[in-house]
Amino acid sequence: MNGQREGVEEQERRILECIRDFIQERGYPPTVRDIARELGISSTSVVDYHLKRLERAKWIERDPRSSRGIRLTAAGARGLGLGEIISVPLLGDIAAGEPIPVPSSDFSLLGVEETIELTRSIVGDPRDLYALRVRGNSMIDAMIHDGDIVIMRPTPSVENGEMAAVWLEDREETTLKRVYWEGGRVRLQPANPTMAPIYVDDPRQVKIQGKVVMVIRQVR
Amino acid sequence: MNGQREGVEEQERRILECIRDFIQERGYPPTVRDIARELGISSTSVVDYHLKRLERAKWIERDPRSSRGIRLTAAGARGLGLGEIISVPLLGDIAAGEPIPVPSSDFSLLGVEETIELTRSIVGDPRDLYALRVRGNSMIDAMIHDGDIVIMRPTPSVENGEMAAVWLEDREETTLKRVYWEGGRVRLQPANPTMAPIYVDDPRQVKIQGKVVMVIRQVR
DNA sequence: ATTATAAACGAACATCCGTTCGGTGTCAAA
DNA sequence: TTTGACACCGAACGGATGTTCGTTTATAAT
Repeated sequence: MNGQREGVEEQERRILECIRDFIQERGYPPTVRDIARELGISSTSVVDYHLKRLERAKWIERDPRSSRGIRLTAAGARGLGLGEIISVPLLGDIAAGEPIPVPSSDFSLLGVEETIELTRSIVGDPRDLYALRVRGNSMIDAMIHDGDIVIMRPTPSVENGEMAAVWLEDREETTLKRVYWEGGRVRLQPANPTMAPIYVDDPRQVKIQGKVVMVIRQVR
Repeated sequence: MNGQREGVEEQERRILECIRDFIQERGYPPTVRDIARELGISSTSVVDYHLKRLERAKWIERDPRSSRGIRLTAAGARGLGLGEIISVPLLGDIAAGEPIPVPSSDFSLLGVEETIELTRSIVGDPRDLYALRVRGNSMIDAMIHDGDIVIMRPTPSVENGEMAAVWLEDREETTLKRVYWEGGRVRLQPANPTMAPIYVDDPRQVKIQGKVVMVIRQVR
């Protein structure tokens, strides 16, 4: 039974957060003395006591007699909101007057010079993703700016309402629009609700080149 | 001039890989002695010599007199294909008719229910970031869609041309625009190059609430 | 052959650091 | 009131660790 001190769980949560923050700032875990300093604990054996409890509760693992030998377990990392990185290859540019580069079926990360690093929590299913950088102002109707990065997934076709990179044969133009198959014709709906859609009477003119999964704008 | 030993660059590449592998396996960097053991180098001063060279070449940083005080630089991490996750708290919504939630000065991740996980390589300096979700179509002139996520950094003021969340006192409105201080007046420039700017004659009407660092759109 | 430079090396030192130990204070239960 | 458990504490110890120093080896340039 304890009630002597401020909540022990509170203290131990602070220790976990201290470990996380220290790792984020310094790139390596704290020592027992680092933790004591950060949390205003005057004795290293108090920190050791709590670290032992955190280890028993499986929030951390410790490597004995090893400096900075503290490691967050998978549960500990999740509890602190830490996650998984997905590297998405940046294959090139997307511009109005050209079909986009589409990865070949045996595509892999080998030889890719640049990648965009996202996390699984914002990107979801990581399979087959690739990135294109927008070149020019031609995607404004999709509310996509010159320099934005578009994350794509290859697909031969999209369902009604999904946003795709579309190559229009007759216009020789790539556009990013929500695609609606309406009877025999195709409606290409801009993301900007104040703009009018494009209607294509011959669906064969419409080539779906990939589905848009995400847009990223690094603001300078 | 050297050619005495096996390629020094080869040795230093192995040291970098040793550091990466050690971190992936143990969750913390190796000591000088750990590296020596892994690579069959008999003297800690040889490792120290090479670590100094890697530091000068800016592949790593070292914290002096600190155990395991080795950190891969951004270049070093990229060179090894590693990334670092930054958790950005999602504090709430941004809409035209309200000032945005701004984190208090003693803000921390405590009590934050939702975070957006980004990587350092796309977000840069991770300090003090927070995220807001756009509600409504009022940010279209910034080419920002309902549902987009805006990554912000608190700042009392921005330099010419930087994009900020601006609260306009007289209009009682939040807007995202590039801010230009022109003599006694302020020009608020939309991101959409086809749209006209707003001019505010009284700079006191303009409250900078944060700088826009990034925009993320998860396309449904 | 000599010299200069770079890389490697062993040993030693001082500091860092994990861990232990004996102790204190607090509080609930007996 | 006494006891036991828990949390905190200071001090100390021994091992871990970074760093320095003087030396050796290898090789290219002269």
